[in-house]
Amino acid sequence: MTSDRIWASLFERLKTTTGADDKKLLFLAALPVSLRDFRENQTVLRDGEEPSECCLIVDGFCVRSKTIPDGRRQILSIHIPGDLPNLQNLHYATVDHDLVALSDCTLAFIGHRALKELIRERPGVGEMFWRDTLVDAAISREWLVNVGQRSTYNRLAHLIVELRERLRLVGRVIDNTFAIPLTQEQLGEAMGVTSVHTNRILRDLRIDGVLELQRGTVHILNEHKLQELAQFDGRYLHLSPSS
Amino acid sequence: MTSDRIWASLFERLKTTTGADDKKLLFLAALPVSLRDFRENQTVLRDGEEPSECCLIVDGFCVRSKTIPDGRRQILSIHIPGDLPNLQNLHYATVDHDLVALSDCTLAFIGHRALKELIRERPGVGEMFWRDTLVDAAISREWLVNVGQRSTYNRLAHLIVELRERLRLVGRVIDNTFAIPLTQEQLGEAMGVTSVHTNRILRDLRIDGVLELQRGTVHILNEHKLQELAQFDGRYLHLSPSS
DNA sequence: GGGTGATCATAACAAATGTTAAGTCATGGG
DNA sequence: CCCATGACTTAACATTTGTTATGATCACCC
Repeated sequence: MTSDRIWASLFERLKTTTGADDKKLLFLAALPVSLRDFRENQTVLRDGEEPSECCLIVDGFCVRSKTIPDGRRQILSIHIPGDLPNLQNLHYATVDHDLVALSDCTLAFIGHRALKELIRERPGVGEMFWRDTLVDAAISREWLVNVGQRSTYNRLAHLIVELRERLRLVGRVIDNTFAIPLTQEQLGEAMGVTSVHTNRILRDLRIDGVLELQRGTVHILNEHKLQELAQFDGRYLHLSPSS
Repeated sequence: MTSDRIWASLFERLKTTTGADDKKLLFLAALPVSLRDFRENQTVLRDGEEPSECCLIVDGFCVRSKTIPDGRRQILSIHIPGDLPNLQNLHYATVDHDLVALSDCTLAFIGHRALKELIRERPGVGEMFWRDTLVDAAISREWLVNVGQRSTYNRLAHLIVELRERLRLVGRVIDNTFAIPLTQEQLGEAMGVTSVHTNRILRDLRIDGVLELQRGTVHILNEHKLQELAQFDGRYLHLSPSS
């Protein structure tokens, strides 16, 4: 795979969110990476590990998740191409959750040492990544609002709109149709409800003509209704460098 | 107020979590700050603002919260002395939630400009703060698990144990008794349930001899039962510099 | 020292969500 | 081609949680 394809999604995103110039990005592209493929459901990082690399999602979907002693599992975030789901391990050793491939995935691993060196030489790169982790935190807080306060019906609409906005940034939305390769059980784990209830809500959304979800692909049927349900205010994504 | 008292809680925490040496902390203590007092329920930062300072909680409790259009409110985090609840605004302009004083509070405001200068001169200080925001994010993820997967009964136990661990770090736990100055309605907003239901759960915990909450003060009655309910694994707080 | 408003407490009932169970539908492997 | 498997779908029923309402209690102010 060419270096271009490895970095493309991340660079697209960073250009929009931080206004990064090509020079800064060239330093990144010069970092040594090692590519590794993962299959659907394969664990990338396990709770308790102490990785010596950060990973960049080149292609495919991953989730962070946490399993509590009684076996229940919460999906903490959905990660898409261009995401750096464990940048935090640059500053503390232990992963405190799992990172699992949702679909077949290609990941690029970047050694902490090389990354830290680059950041030391180019503080601007560090600021960019710091910001990235801060937006990641803002997304977690919005998920907390979603799970804590919105009805499951609205909650699912919000989750889908957020994912669409993020996918759009990296060119993964075509004809208002995009991938969300979660099973109903996994969607439930992201929303804090059971798979049975997720099924009910999906049925309602289908019957109400809002959207359809088939084999991991979302089709929006009524954009206006969807917006109304999601009450989506994307400011928390901080898409513009100045916000 | 002396500079010592202003920085005491933050320094205590940073020494434990990052192993920061006195030298690094002296640079911090040299930063110009402006003190401001807030009364109970006063808003410190409002959703949408673009502050030019970060604030340090010197004394008292604050919460971050987010209100959705239908009026429901989610408390995103509880902040205690030593916390820096809006460090994120160093790297993006807009606050995407409210910051509200839970009790009468003293806050120290530190200008972005001075802070950024210090970080440029002392990258180690920047790394320490970056880490701090990463732990803040890890706490948000744990709250997501709490709200999404634990029963309300266990959820409240977990919230209380987490708060106790964090308060202990800054010397605010005496005789296993500590402050949690949230009304039942606010506790409900933190857990994603109504105040009526919060009241039910508190009654159950009282009847079961686990703990009592009176006028904002927690008394642990049965430590063993509390642990059992909370299933608390504090690794996500990353209290040790090496984890 | 009596009003006033917030908070706490509790009950009855309604609505949302979980549990269990069963059957259907796709898909890939032998 | 058929079987095995996982995912999806639905229903009946149980449990949790929300809603609404009503008093009780507490803190504070005039």
